[in-house]
Order: sequence, then C-alpha cells, then structure tokens
Amino acid sequence: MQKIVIVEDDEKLRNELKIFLEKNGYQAVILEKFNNAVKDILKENADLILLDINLPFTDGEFICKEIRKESQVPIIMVTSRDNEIDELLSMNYGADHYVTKPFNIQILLAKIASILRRTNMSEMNQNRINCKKFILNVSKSTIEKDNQVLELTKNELKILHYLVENMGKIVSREQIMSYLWDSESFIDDNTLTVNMTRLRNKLEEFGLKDVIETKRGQGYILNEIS
Amino acid sequence: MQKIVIVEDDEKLRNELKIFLEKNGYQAVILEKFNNAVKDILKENADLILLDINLPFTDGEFICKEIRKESQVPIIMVTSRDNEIDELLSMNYGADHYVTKPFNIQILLAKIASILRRTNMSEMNQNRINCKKFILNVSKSTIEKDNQVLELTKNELKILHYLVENMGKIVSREQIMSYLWDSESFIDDNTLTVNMTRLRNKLEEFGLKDVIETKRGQGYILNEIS
DNA sequence: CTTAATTATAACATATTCATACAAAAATAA
DNA sequence: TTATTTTTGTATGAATATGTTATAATTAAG
Repeated sequence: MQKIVIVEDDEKLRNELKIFLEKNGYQAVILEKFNNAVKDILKENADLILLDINLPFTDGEFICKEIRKESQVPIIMVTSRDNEIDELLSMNYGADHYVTKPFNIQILLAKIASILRRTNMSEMNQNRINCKKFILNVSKSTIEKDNQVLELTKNELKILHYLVENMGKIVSREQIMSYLWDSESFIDDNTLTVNMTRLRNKLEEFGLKDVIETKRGQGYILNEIS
Repeated sequence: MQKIVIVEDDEKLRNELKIFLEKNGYQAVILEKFNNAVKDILKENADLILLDINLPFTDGEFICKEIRKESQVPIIMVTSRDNEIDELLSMNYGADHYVTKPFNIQILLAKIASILRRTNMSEMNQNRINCKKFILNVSKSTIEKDNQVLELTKNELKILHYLVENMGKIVSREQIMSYLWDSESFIDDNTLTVNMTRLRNKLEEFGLKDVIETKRGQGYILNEIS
C-alpha cells in the first residue's frame, strides 16, 4: 500500500483528507506537529507528500527544499491563492505538483494516482545504461538484451555497474574491491576473482562472452565494442 | 555552462523543460523546426541532446543515427511507450540513455547530471596520446595504429608512457627506473634493459621499428619523426 | 686494435596473478 | 524452523609478467 503524508495545519481538513485517502486505498499519515517537520516527514519514507504552503512556525517552501536535499519523493504543494503557484515556480523549490485551495477532492485523487503511477513507472525505467551489447538496468538489477532479461545478484550488479561506469578504461582490482566492500572489512583478494568468474559465467550463458576482459596485473576492462 | 538541446514537438512540454533546465544551471536550447533537425542540432554543438522519438515529418531514430555519424554527444531518447525502448535497442541507434514519458523531472535532472559528469570525466581522461606513429591509450594500456591494437603489460605501458610524456627529450635510465619501481626496491640495473628489449621487440612485431633510440651513456629517447 | 664500459640478448627462475573447483558461512525465502 | 540462494573462504594449478644470470654485441677511449 502506498503511503501519503499529509502536512496541513487545518485540523479539520487534514482529518478529512486522511479519511478520504484511506477510503481510496492509501495509507495516510498526518503530521500533527510542525516544529520538526522535515525530519518527521522523511522518517515516514512516504510515496507522496501533500504539503500545505502555509504552516505555523515554519513554511512549506522551506520544508520542500529541505526534503529535496534528501529525497526525490513526489510533493504536491497546496496553495491558497492561484498566484502563489507562480511565485513558487519562480523559486523552483523542487515540488513537482500544485493544487489550489479550495480543491476538488476527486481531482486531487486523480492527480495523486497519476503521480504515483508515473513515478513508479519512471523509477522502473530510468536507471538503464546502454552498453551497446546490453542494457544494464540498475534499478531492477538486471541486464537486458534482445528482449531477454538476466537477473543479477547484488555483487554482480555492483561489479558490472562499476565497469560500465568506467567503460573502456581499465579498473584495478583494488578499485572494484573498494567499490564492492567497505574499506573496513578485509575481504580476501581472491573473493573478487570468484565473483568475477561467476559474473562472467552468467554473462556467457546469456550470450555475452568476453565482455569483461582481464588485464593481467592491471585490472579488468569492459569491452565497449558493439 | 553546459548546453542542452531539446528536440520535442510538444510545445508546452519543451518550454517547461527549457525553463526547468535553465533554472538548474544549464543552457537550454529549443529546436522549433524539425525539417533540418540534424544539421540544426549539430550546429548547436551541445553537451547533451534530449530527443523525442516521435516527431512530425521526421523521426527520432533517424536523427539519432545521423547525429552519431558526426558526433559522440550523449543523447537521451524520450519515448512514449515502454516497449518502444526495446524496439530501439534492437536497432542500435547509438543513443545512450532513455526515458519514458511521462517522466519525473527530478529524475531526469539527476540523469542528465550523471551523464554529463561521466562524459566530462572521460574527456578529462582522454588518455589517448597521439604520437604520430601510434596512439598510446593509457586507459586501456594499449597502442593503436592503423585500426590495429597492441596490448601492453604494466611495465611496458609505464616505460612507453614515460617516454611519450618526454617525447623528443632524452630520459636517463635512472629516471625511467625510478618511475618504474619504488625507490625502496633495489632492482638490478640490467632489468630495465631487459624490459626495454622486450618492449622494443613487441613494438617491432607491431610494425614500429626503431621507435625507441638508445643514447649511449645518456639514456633513451622516443623518436618523434612522423 | 685493444680494452673497458655500456647496452643487448637469450635462457632460466621466480613471483604474481588469476581461474577453477569445492566447501563453508551467511543471508534470504519458503 | 528448513530450504535455497548468495556470498565468502581455501586450496590447487596454470598462465604470464617480471626479475636474474650469463653471455654476446656495441661503442668510445686510449
């Protein structure tokens, strides 16, 4: 179930919103105190935030800006006047969407549904890196090729991601290792080799032979030839 | 400031994009007519191109392909349907990145930033040194010549790199040695000679005879004659 | 022309690096 | 829990890059 945080000082309105959203299949959380709003909001880890611009003590623009520093969660700003929207836009606080009070609650619902559908879709599709021979989908931890999909484990994804990011450049074993594991944990140098072999086997089974080349004594390199 | 060309037929969307990108520190250019798109795009000499696949009169795939003939500028293809991506990929038009409409603009921004950072980095690391007779690719530890590639080992690369960096100047054996090995390890003076011979043989087999000249009593020098 | 210093070559030895296979441990799912 | 997947560790062997030694070739000076 998708979670929506309601940040609204009008107690009556926010309770109505909560009930309404819950009736429509969302999990709705109300923020009651605004003295620590940004932290409280982020803590909820919501899918969407409904944020009134006029709040006591603090203001919505600030909260919006602060949230954007930490998260890309979609934010719907609720304004009281039409022209507030223009002011907001010119400030570029990072909110994606706006509604003006008083708003038609059905329209708000449609808006929310649309935003959530969109972000879900785009999140699924954005982190795709085209490597000529295949696409690395970082979000899904898969590689795609000829309409076929290969699932990658955590380590496999990380190694491949690092190689892809440095396509055409030799990356040393040390580099990969420090990318894979925290520098604190002392992991056998050979563990990387093992992971490498497994990744290669997996890739070869998928029809991607010799994608990762060993540069003995220097590291590994991703062949960028198409 | 980095320049982004927006190729999008939806007037509203492209204007929004332009404003948004400009607010985020980019120079955004809109393409208004598409009858001469490829030329117009290339003329802008942009750092990145945002290219809608569905355009009137012409189509994005064609434009992409044409651009690729002239330039390696990163291209983000904007598609309307998910499965369009797969079609695109199978054609291999050379676009590096894709977003599906409707897209979250913050995610798009992050993507752009990531792509530009990456390409900037790789430009910086344009570790290809042109030596008239051959190109030394430090990132790949190879030399290239007439579409042929010769792999170098760590030592070979280091020696050649040092010589190339000092092209046309005599470098003493001591210089090369301290560049090759840590000053701590005491390595036989003749070891350098052996490495030198090996490198020379390798180069000669590759069709690069007498590239490294011995200056008896002084060191070695890379012949820069073209 | 000799001789001594320097550099080159060849053959050999060693050390590093990596791949593979298997086992154990840890994480995750059923 | 148990079962399964994923990750990590260890051992072995092969490949190869590099270092060592010995000997030959080259060069400059006397």
